[in-house]
Amino acid sequence: MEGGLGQNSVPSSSSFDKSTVLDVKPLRCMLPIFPMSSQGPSSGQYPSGFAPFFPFGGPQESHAWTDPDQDTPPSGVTLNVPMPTPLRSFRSPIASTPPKHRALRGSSSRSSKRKTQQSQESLMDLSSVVGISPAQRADGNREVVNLVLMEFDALRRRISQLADAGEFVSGVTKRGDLKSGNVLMTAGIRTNMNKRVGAVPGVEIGDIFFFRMELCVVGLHAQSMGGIDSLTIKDGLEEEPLAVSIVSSYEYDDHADDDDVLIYSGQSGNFGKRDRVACDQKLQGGNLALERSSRRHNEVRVIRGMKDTANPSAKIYVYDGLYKIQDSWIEKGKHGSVVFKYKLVRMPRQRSAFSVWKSVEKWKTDSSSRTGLILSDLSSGAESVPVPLVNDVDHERLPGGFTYFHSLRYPKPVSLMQSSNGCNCTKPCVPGDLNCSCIRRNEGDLPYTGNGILVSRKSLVHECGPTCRCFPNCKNRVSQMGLKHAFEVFKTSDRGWGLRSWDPIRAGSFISEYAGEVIDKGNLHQNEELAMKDEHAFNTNQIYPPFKWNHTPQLLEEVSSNDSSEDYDIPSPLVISAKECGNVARFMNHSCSPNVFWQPVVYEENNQSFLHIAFFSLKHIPPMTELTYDYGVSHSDRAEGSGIPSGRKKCLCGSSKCRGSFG
DNA sequence: GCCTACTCACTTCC
DNA sequence: CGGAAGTGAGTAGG
Repeated sequence: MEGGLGQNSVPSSSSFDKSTVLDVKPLRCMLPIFPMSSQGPSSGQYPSGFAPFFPFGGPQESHAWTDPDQDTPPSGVTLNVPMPTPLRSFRSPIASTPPKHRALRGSSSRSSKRKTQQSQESLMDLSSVVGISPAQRADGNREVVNLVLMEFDALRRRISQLADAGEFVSGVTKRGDLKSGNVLMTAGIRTNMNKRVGAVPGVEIGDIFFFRMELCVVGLHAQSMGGIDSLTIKDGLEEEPLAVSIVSSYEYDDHADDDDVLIYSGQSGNFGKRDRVACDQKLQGGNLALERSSRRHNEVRVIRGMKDTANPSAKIYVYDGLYKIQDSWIEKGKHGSVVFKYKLVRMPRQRSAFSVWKSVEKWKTDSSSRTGLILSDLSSGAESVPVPLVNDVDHERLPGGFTYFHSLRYPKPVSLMQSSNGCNCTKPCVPGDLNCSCIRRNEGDLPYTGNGILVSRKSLVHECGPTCRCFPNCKNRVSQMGLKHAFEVFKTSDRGWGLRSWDPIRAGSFISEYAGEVIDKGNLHQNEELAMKDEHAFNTNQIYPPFKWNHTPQLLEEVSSNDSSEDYDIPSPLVISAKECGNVARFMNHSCSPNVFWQPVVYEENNQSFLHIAFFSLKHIPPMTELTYDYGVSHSDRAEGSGIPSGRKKCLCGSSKCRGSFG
């Protein structure tokens, strides 16, 4: 803010509408001197048309908050001296490997200013490594948004993995979400830094997020904790704040009966805060911005915080599009203090997002309320969760006959190529325990985070299997624990049957394995030919376009970066036919911009190791979004000229990156 | 440019 | 499972 105007005036009061302010009492917080007068705003709703807000509340009051005894520390001393972090107790009995990983880069230490600066500069270089230009940092698009989110979660997963393994040095084991966000922000791996009113390029209505930092790095909502984000506009000489986005939380009693309406409470007032005395909210900061936005009728982005049913202590954020503030008033909160209320109404002709969640809620309590329901469980109980079959586009009743089976069937006993009998752990396997043969095969890592999220793509993931002695609750059995989401098989408008989920899916989640009969004619060529003819075949020997999913190692100062290849490395080619028998995976369609990828997984059964194909989510997937993976390109058909080579299908994925055909 | 206050986080521990 | 407490990060404003 410029300091040149009116030296004696309080800066933010320059925008006051004085005609309004003169005849009202200020709204105050913790007011020992000016108790709320009886003429002050009363509780209850104001009649519409009456301007309920009183622009007041400037910095002149703020001294009431400051504690004169609170002194700033002498220069040169910082309050944020990193404390040594004790080893987590559950790790201590394990002989852990010496830490091969160093502290995170980024601005975690404030003790050395210059060092931080250098670190920032070198991190800035990295944004080009990741592929973000300065222009893209300012204004994004779908591709950049996806790239930034991918990098965020990859880094967060890796930090989580290191924390699980107890491999961090000083004090950075907690809050991988904040740390990852901080590193990315420092490195310039972010987008839409230009604050704006209205839509954010590259962020689509319905997109879901699992951390507030994700909203920050894509520029949807720049406050890491604050619920109201605003920008300051210049209107002549006046500056005024406008709200650009809000985050609503179910904890805040924000609900309305209509899915397109949101009743939002203003910020501060210690509403619902522990250990604090509730007090009146003031018309400043975010509240003032909302009030200004209500007068100017500008669009406000709404992000709804939802309870994550899979993990009740966590939250999921749903971008629900643009709203306008239709009404605002003052209420008395539970403790008798003043609370600002805003009624936001969703703008018409936007694709549905939050309302989809509400529909799913209904279907979950009563699946017959799902329109177009044909079968309540296509798996006939083979899965622990029912798999509904739905068609609300035409009259086709059933996908072609097949038997539901959840895993692989081998046509004949497999020759004993290599005999092995799994690990001998007498408890759940732990990362870093090189006595565990499974962990050792994974280069000392547990490939999954504690909640079963795949950390990195690997050439091959070694899971513990039925032959392993470790506890069945070992974290290294993710692909064997069955479906974790409420999937539905549905009829698409133009690509036959497809698969989607009623539940939100976070990046790296296990979707399903590719079940079916293993084709083994003893001859690679014959297997390939069968695979070509079989619409429901999965063939590891296709050419799969490479893509990056793992974190950028340079963003972490890892001495020996566990920079494993993202290329597949399969012991021997595998062809699986799901024509006669299979599971939900046989319904996944192809896309050139998929949201699911496959990962070879191997584990031991009956003293032999078997290869399986496991699918994981590539990114966060909102409910009711079709699940797709890249079918790859057949060797025999590659490098053909124009047109669609025989044996391939015209691609209808609609992606901007579409190759035109697949198979 | 540094510092501090403010905030509808998130995890872990009990 | 529910609540409490601790440890946090970006941004605005001084």
